[in-house]
Amino acid sequence: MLRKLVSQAKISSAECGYRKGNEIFGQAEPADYIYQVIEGAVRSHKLLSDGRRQIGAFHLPRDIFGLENGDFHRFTAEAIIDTITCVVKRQSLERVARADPAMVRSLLTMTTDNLQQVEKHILLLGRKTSQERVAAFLLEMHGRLAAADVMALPMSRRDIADYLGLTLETVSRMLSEFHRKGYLRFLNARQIVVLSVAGLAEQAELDL
Amino acid sequence: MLRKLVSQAKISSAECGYRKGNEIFGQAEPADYIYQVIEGAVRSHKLLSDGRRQIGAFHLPRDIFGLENGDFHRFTAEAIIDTITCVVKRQSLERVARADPAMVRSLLTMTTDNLQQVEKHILLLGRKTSQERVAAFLLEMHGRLAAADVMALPMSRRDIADYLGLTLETVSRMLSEFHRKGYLRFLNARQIVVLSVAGLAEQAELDL
DNA sequence: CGATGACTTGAACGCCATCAATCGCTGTGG
DNA sequence: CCACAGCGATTGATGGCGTTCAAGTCATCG
Repeated sequence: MLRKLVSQAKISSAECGYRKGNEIFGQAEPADYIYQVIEGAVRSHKLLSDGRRQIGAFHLPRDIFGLENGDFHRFTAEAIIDTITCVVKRQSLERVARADPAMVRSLLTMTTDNLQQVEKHILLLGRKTSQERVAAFLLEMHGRLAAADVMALPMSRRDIADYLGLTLETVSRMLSEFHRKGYLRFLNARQIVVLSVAGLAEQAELDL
Repeated sequence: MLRKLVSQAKISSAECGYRKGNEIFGQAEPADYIYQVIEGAVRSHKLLSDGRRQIGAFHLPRDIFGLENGDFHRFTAEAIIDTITCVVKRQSLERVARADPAMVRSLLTMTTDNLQQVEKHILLLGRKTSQERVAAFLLEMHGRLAAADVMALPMSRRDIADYLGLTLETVSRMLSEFHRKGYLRFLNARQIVVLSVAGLAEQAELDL
């Protein structure tokens, strides 16, 4: 969408690559750029002073991130694997937005979509069991990156745990349980085939 | 802010009152109106099919709620106590927004502020202990409704628990603990004086 | 091969939930 | 005015889910 916006308006954009594990921007840094994942995967997280980490979102190809209202980023963003992003200067986007109402509307739409995701996640973190969380995660990823019906997860168990508010051991146990139940097949730890969406959906406890 | 928007643009608004406990709108209902609390208090929540509840936000006087991007509400909103709201037809707001870029920008600002709150809450729900959650809640409410230095909480212990992802018993225990430590004084269960913001802040485990 | 890092699995612990009893306030009726 | 029902809140006892601690497995790479 940013890509579309960028091409239709005259905003200068650049591609920028990041190596696995590298920081793209840090929490509370000035938000001078807006990003779109071209290839790879990114995690956005917050930290507590004692090291506890909460991942707010995973950004996969086509996702936009780093869009802030204030002048500072509210998350730290890191490349999970080698990643290429499209980068746009925030100022130039705002300059165009000042003249083009449709552009602002697009930004509003993206922000609201974002909000909707986050609100769904609040229900998960506040009220769902570990089983339900992991099942919901698998269904989410199944929908977002099931290329040729095999899910190639870019993130580690720890990343998943920090996204779901669990420990990596709990995530691992739940994955094993779903495997035992015949819902999943493992090519390896990160290459997973979902055999039964229905089975997972059953464990996920529907909302909305 | 909505009030300001409404007055400066020519949007018809109306006042609408709700009795304690009554629903203002339901999850998945058409989002035809946008609301601002004039007086009272509102809770927005999601439900799981087995009755588990997660409150996404409390809306106090001057807060806007029910602002959606899609056509349907993502939460159920209920009056916690007798409440008066200002109601605006969504269509008329959108009609104005189509012509007025500043209006869209205001909507974007409100949505992003909302997003920021929710992202902070995700860290709380995913990674904070019960002590930290309750301390954070008290500090939030202290900032939002400390009239004459006594906090008059409109919501029950259960509401607080469902906001913080805990049980009402745990919330009660933590409040008692803060009382024991001398951080709080109780006029009654819902009328609380914060004696030590510093003490609470210490327990709350700072983020951002 | 041996080392390293990611993941899995097992055992024990602890925080918060659950279950249960009691307190305290408010309103209602005898 | 007091008895008492009813609701919300507090407090205590117990239990369970997920964490923590600790091996053990597996894959990749020097």
